[in-house]
Amino acid sequence: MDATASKAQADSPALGLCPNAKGLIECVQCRVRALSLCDALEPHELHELDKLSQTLSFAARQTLFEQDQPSDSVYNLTSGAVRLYKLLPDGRRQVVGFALPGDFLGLAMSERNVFCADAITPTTACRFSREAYSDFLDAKPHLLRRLHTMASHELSLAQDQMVILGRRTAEERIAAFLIGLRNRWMRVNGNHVHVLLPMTRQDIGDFLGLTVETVSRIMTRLAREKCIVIVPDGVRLLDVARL
Amino acid sequence: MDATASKAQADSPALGLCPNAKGLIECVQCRVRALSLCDALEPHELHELDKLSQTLSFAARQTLFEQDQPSDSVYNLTSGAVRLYKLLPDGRRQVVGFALPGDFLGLAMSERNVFCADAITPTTACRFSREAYSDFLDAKPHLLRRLHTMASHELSLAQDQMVILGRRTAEERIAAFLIGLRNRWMRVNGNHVHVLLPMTRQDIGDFLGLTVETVSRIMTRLAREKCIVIVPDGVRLLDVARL
DNA sequence: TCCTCACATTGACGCAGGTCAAGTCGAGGT
DNA sequence: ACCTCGACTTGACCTGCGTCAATGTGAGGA
Repeated sequence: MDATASKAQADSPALGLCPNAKGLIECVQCRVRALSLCDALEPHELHELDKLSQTLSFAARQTLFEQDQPSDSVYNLTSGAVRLYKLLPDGRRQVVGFALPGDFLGLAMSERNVFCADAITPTTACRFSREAYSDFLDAKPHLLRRLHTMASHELSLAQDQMVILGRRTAEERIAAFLIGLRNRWMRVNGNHVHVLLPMTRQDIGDFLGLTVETVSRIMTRLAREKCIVIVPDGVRLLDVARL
Repeated sequence: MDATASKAQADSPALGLCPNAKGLIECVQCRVRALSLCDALEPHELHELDKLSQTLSFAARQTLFEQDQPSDSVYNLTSGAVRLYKLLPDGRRQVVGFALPGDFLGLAMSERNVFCADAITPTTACRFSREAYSDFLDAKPHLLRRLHTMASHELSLAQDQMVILGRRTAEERIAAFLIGLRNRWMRVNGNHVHVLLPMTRQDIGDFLGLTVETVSRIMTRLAREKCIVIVPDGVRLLDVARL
């Protein structure tokens, strides 16, 4: 984790919900709780969790953690967006996912990080010591159960992504990506037309196994065919059925 | 699950370990236990598990379960090999993995199956009612912890597969596949040169996002370049470093 | 023994998407 | 206002892999 990460203040991030800065708001009032792991907890358990957590802010491009490094923390995103990726020795990159508010980073509770994570936009997150969180899990089997459910859901998403990468054309990949992202944003901000794209075209390409040029060309084509409209920092979906 | 699955007898499957037929061998003596989820249990817990389990045999090509159908069972493979795949509406297929002895099918403990599973070779498996297994998990948090660890490991493998599908050439995919499979067989049968390939070229292609023809061509090329030797039902690895 | 059928291999050809190159656009900095 | 730099777009060309088609091979069945 980057040492320059600072305590969250009342700043307003460009994306996602307002920060749930500790000291300002407690877990009980957390705006992303309903979307997150913590939803498995009772009010009195949330108070225990409060004591373990620390709210951090990350600037755009700041690193949360790096691949292969020992993992001392787990995070719950409260606002912003984070990209998760693996690097190959030769510099090629595969983005394995994007984390949005409510997402939990550290599902595996493993000793070392299996991917890199860095903020795409200004981001706030609840940080927990991995050790403390692990002990908390041991004391709350229903939380572990929920963690496992979330990990299984991630596994299922990863398998869907395998289908996309292995068996779909460039246009199908972009379409599936936009709709998938729309559905995720919908849970966060309720908007089902305007899809925010905080990540670069390069990030999208590295997620979908395409080049920047192909991503750009296909998006232009979808816009020409009136399936989408490209707007600043995102797209507006016109014809979801055709996608 | 296919209703014609029969109780395991002392038949000898072509691949993997001997069947751990219930009535003949108990969990305590199970030959794949060290590789499997059950390794998290104490002897007295294994006896409880014995009562919940039922050993089944499947013929080659027989279905264990189908995508989107309600999931009433979970399985622990004791011998053989199983392919796991998703079907697209238009008939395209993506193999999401191959299960070998010791592998657990049903990590997600979810209501419905998210993929199809059918036996590649004659296969034996311990079957548990999903409901009974779920209750057993609730009573054994350390087993749930282990289940979660295994699911996280699967997630990590799925992300590695995303890297392979998104960012590697056909030759790199085949090489990665052969080495990955060798490492898995090694845990089962200790052999680190002869890699069994019970699945068809089509299955391999559908796993790696390639066509049968490409798989065949690349394998022939690797053989011509003396990296591998193609033998009946598998390959022999000659030059692991170059792969 | 021969037939059948599924799986595997090999070759010829085409195209989706990668590569390379040349802009355009907009946010920040001076 | 101007410069810089990174993100994005667009065009021209190329290639790795898919497609289509022919043939080889071996296990099982009559």
